[in-house]
Amino acid sequence: MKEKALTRKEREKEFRRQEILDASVIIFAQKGFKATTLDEIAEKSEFGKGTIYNYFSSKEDIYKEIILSILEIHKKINDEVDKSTDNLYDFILETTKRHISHCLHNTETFLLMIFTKMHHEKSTTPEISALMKKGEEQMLNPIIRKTERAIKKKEIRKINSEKMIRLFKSSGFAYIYDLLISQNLKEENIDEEAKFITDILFNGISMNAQKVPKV
Amino acid sequence: MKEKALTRKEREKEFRRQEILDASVIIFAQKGFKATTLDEIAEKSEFGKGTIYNYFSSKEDIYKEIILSILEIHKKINDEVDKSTDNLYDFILETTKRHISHCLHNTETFLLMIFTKMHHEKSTTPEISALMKKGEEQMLNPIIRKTERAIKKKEIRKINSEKMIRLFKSSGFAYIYDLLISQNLKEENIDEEAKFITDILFNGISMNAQKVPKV
Amino acid sequence: MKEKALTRKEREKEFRRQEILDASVIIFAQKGFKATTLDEIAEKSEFGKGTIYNYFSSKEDIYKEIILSILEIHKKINDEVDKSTDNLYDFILETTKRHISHCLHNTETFLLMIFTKMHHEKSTTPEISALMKKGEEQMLNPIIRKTERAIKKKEIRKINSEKMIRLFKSSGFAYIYDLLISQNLKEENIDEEAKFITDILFNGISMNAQKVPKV
Amino acid sequence: MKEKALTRKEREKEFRRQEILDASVIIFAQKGFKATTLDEIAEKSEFGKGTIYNYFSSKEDIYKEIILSILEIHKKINDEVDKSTDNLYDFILETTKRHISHCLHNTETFLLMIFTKMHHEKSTTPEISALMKKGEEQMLNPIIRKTERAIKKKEIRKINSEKMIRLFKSSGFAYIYDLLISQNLKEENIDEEAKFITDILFNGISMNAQKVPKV
DNA sequence: CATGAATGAGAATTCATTCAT
DNA sequence: CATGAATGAATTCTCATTCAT
Repeated sequence: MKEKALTRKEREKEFRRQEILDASVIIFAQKGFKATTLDEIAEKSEFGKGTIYNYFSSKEDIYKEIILSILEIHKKINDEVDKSTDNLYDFILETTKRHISHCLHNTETFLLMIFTKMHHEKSTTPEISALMKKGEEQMLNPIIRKTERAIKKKEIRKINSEKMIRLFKSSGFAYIYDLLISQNLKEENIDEEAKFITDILFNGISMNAQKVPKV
Repeated sequence: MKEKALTRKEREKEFRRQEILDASVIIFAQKGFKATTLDEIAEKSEFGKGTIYNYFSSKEDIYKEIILSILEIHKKINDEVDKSTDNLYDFILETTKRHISHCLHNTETFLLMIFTKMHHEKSTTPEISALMKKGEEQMLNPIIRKTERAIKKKEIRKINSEKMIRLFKSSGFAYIYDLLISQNLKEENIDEEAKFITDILFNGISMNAQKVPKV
Repeated sequence: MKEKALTRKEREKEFRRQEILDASVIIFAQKGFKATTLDEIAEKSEFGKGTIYNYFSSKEDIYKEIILSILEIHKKINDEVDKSTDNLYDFILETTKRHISHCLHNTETFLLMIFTKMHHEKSTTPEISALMKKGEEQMLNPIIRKTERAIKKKEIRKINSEKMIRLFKSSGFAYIYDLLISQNLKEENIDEEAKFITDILFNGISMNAQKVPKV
Repeated sequence: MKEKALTRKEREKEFRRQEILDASVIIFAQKGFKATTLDEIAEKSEFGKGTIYNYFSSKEDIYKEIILSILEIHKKINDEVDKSTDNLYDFILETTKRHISHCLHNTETFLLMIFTKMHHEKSTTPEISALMKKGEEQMLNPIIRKTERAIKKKEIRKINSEKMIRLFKSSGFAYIYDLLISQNLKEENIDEEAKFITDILFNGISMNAQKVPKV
């Protein structure tokens, strides 16, 4: 978007903006919107309280910006995976890997997204809720398409695709969340965890399910 | 616990306590701990603001009580299902049914639990966090036992049982949450939804998974 | 308006509201809207800062209420004098007397009105400006009518009545203001001052103007 | 005062100072001292906020300077008219004309003076109040002298001269203020308005007052 | 017990002033 | 000199908790 060359000043300003956002996302993720104070943001970002207001017009403004950037990232991941895979298994495996990886390196961002996704923070604004809803829809579209095609191609059982997506989406995020929280997630396990989730989703846990994984 | 006969006064007091809790859980679920005000609780419970303090010592106290009662209920459900089922499939199907049913009738309670479970409300207290953690462990123990036995009995594949439980727990709750939020859950669909989750968990979505559902 | 019997509580509440207003008008008159702080209002009214907000929703709300009550009083004075006098001289003399008297006993209220009238406090709200404008129009109507009738009846010279009213209104208020500020106004001089203003307005200061004062 | 030859640099500096003052007076007149922000002054004067402080030591300093210059102008007008007229009627007519003219071309300056004159802005400083008081006295002295002489010469009735001056001063300013605010004042009406005020002051509005206007 | 008025600690936000560039 | 980013003191407003009735 802002592809034009930025002046040094603009770059520095942008950099400081980002520092504030980085500090904020951590606190928002830990405490939620309401319980996060500007004093904390100021302290963590190592700026004076007033300085924050030179970059953002309100606490809510900071929050909104963060949500938007998270949605953008998730959309980007989804789009990339969408293009680079064709069957559903690969798509889900790859999506899961990419998300786990991203979440591992941006734990706070992920947590914040989960909380906001859960519509919990009704204390914020209808505006933010709307942003979330729209962002989510955009993210789901490719999965829905892929799933329906997979059913047609008999890659997967004839299953209520809406339900299946809900399950995938929910369980994926929830599982990652649980992993993150339990602090058991490490770089070298990403592939393994992604395969596990995908395997169970495709093949189930029951004994008879021991067929060759479809790669 | 409080098995002794209560006097009329005590019963009335207990009843009014419960009215306050019932009102509070709804608002806490909608807004979170921090954003919920005592004025709102007072209004919804139709008591004076001061009166609340005759029953609870603080806002946090109310919250704590709610969390405790939720944990108790969940433990009770788990225990009952634990006793009444023997194989893992039935246990999980039944647990899921019972939880969906309970959640459908106590949406707010469920939502509140999800949020608190997610350790989100760090704004509350370490004490509440600790309560949650302990409660969760108690709930998981029977599932762990059942799972390990099921592996031994070759009911299910040899699978990392810790991972499997994490997946089951996460995806179950997340899926129910999603159902509730999308307002698509109805009394008559409880069985169907529970079977769907259990089926996918056991048999996966892939084509070859079309073996006889184990009911 | 609120003619119904008030309960003791309501009366007390109303009384405390008034105490806050009384304290506020003094400070607003001294410092203007913007420079008046809620801490000052709280201190002067001898309430806690938070208490003020149990009676008014904002600083502006207090200000608005004050302006409204001032307008009401002025309208009342005007209406009464309008009914009790018939020729223009008496009307103006009586109006002036009543206003001087009222201002002497409510100096702050008067000062505040002058300042707000002067549209100075653009820092407040368009709403307040609108209130002022409407209030002023209502007050001027009887004077305009009386003046035009006086011209017809040849009580006064054929003079641009709009101009004359502007002069009367302006000079009256400005003169009273000056009197108040210079601290030279006393109860026993009210009649004298009112006669002075009215005399000059009717008869001028020039030598030939020594006709019989119309009393 | 600063009669010495100024270097180019000094002249430029003086010029920029004046630009800041010109911008400030408009905003001060619209909003009052307290509600005017340095950001606004900086924007309107098209200087950086920091630059302002190279010319003035504080917001109050700017305000003070403006008040002083206003007083100076008024004194100058008064002195000139004092020298060029001898009877009271001419003096007052001419003073009024000159002031109306000046106010028409410097509306903001005039409004600001009125407000400050009214001692309203107690939020500023005792110092400014003192300046105002002293300035006002200087302006009134010639009027007082002229009036007392006029009484001796039987140009005007034997009237309390202090009162008469208060009335003239108050009503004059208030009337002009009202004219300005109502946006009804135009260049070509200056003479007419000045005559109207002076006529009423000298001859009153009553019927018997129809003697030849003394021009 | 029930009540709600009173309270002040704490939160968001504003803005005059400073100062490094 | 010019600039505007940084700052924190000051201000408005909120809300859990207390307490007199």
